[in-house]
Amino acid sequence: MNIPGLLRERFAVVLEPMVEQVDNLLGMIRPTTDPKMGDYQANFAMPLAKRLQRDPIELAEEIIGKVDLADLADRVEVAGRGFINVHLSDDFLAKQLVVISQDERHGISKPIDPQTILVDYSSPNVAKPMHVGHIRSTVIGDALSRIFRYLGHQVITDNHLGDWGTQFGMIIYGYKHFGEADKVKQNPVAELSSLYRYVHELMGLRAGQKRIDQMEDLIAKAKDDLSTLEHENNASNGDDPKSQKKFNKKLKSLRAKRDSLLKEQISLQEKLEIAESDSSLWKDLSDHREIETAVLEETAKLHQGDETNLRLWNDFLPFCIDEIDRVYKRLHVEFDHTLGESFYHPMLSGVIERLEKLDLITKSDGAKCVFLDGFEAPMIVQKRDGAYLYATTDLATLKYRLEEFNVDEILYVVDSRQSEHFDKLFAAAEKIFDQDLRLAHIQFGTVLGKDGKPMKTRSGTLIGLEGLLDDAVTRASEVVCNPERLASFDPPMSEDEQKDIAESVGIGAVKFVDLSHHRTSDYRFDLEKMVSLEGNTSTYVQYSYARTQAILHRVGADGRTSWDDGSKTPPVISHQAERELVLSLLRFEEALQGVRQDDAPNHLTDYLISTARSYSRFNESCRVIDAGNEHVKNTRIMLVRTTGEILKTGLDLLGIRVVRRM
RNA sequence: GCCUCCGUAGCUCAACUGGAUAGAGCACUGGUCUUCGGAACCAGGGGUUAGGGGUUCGAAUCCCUUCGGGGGUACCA
Repeated sequence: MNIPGLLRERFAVVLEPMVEQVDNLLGMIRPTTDPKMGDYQANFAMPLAKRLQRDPIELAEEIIGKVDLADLADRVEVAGRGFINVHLSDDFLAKQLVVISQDERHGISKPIDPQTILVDYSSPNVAKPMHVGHIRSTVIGDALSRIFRYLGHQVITDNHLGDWGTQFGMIIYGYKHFGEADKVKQNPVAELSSLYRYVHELMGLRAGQKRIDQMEDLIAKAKDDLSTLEHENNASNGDDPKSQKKFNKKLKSLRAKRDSLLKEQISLQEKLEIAESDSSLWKDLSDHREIETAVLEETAKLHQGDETNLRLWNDFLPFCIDEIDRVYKRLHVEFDHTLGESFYHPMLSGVIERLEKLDLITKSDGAKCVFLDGFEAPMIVQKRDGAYLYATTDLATLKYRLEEFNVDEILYVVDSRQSEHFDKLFAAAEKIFDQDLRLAHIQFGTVLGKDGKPMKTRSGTLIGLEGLLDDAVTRASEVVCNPERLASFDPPMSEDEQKDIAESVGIGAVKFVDLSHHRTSDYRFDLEKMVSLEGNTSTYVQYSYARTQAILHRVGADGRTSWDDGSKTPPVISHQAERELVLSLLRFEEALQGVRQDDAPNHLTDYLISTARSYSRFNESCRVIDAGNEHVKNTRIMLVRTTGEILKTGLDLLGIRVVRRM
């Protein structure tokens, strides 16, 4: 049910004879900001009046005189400076309720022009443990894919795995020097990831050793710069306020730099001291002084097709994939394709050839570059040493997707820090491929800790995703399975049921929090608050759903009423809370269209919260089973059933499960 | 230095892309009900949308500027 669409059609009939290009004007039909003013408002009379040099109020009056809304609205009026307010009739709402309650798709219309949309999301580096940073891409990409598919588009999901990078060089190096074949065979996933972590640690310590040698010089220089600046200022005393300000700013930044260097020095010293106290670690560190270059060499050998490394890669990869699949399973995320970087490796030289043929390559400092208008730095496609880069793989991937999937749109759900990379990629694509398609970087902000800084553990590593999910489920379980609540359940909840509910609530909470923030903004991840299970949370929505099911259960069957069997007495709206709820249910499509328009799932989370709230109010003031009047009772059963279905569908589109009771 | 994003209630966040009196949730204050499963509902206080200027019927939103913060910036992904 698309009410604004319907209103647009009706108003178009009136506007089209008056002016050209009415699309913009019709776009100004939207829900009212305040329900007192009606249900929908049309704001086009004001700009139109300007264009026609007329009085806006008069013009609005003329328009409502002509528009035919008799079957939809019982009140259409002009207010303020020329706003047109539409108040839908209860009769119309009641009829539409029947329509959406009987339709499997809840009255969602099919797109006029269905698109083939490829969504590229999640894309973790395998072999590294997944951390909080991965959650946004995975959850947002999954939700967008589900929603677009539900709207009637053809959606292809692709997980562009990082399965060919330095991290494999690290694992291979680790295996060759510290690995034990038996152990790896017995428990590959744990063993490989611990090898990865160990090499990672050694590399970090080694880098720290190198860094600390330079520290003294760096600090001396920072102090030097600072005193030079101070000296300069003394010499040019009595300058104008503007340059004084500039000076202060510079001073501040130099001081900050000095302080951060001092801090870094201390923390490095601490780290190294701790490492030194671990004798076997310290020995490995001194035995592997060239670990960084050695790891790069192992990676390079893999890429060149070295037999041993390739065999190890082939052996290890499935285990790494098992590892991430476990997380996906828990998050209920699936992909149509998982074409990682390794898949495109054979095509990379072809990309360079093509670029050379098109005369787009310039050699600079020994690297092959594509210079693009409007960018200071070029897009480097082949390093001085001959190795290919991220950009090269992305171009190969793009080419493959164009040829193989014949797409209309490609959405890259990736961190906003990479926006420059995508700007360049898209600019280059325009030069290389002459195909009319939409390439979009669906960027998102960072997940921050409670303190507003990126989430890290005390040791400085990013917080692991699985541990985080475990925490959420544990906290959810503490609330869901608190004995006082459990006592009121009849029949009682089995342990399996309790577990199932805790899992749904805990995982749902993490996902919903992520999706309910506008994707472009950073947000603070506050586990305490999230699992407090209050406020604008998935729990509230899940709980509302459970309440609908409890009532339907008591009514018997699944709440089907005589309307569904062909008797055509329309439902009756007898209470304000019913009216609000019906209107909310009819707006499901608006919410989904909002997601589509902005590629932003928070439109749907907002909708679900507000619908659940309407339902709570309804639940508070409208009895169902003992409504008294059969007609009212039947209407309410229909409302409860449809609400349940829409809440469930909505959560499902966000990848969140519901349970029948909780 | 250059580019870019952001600054909204005490806190966490919205605001349908320029619409009417800027909304929710926490927290706070008060209230409802012998609960169709109360994890509920209702009411209230709380705002110079960082500051200033501009554009127009109309600005949190667009432009300029100041302040404050994040991110990016040639061989990582």
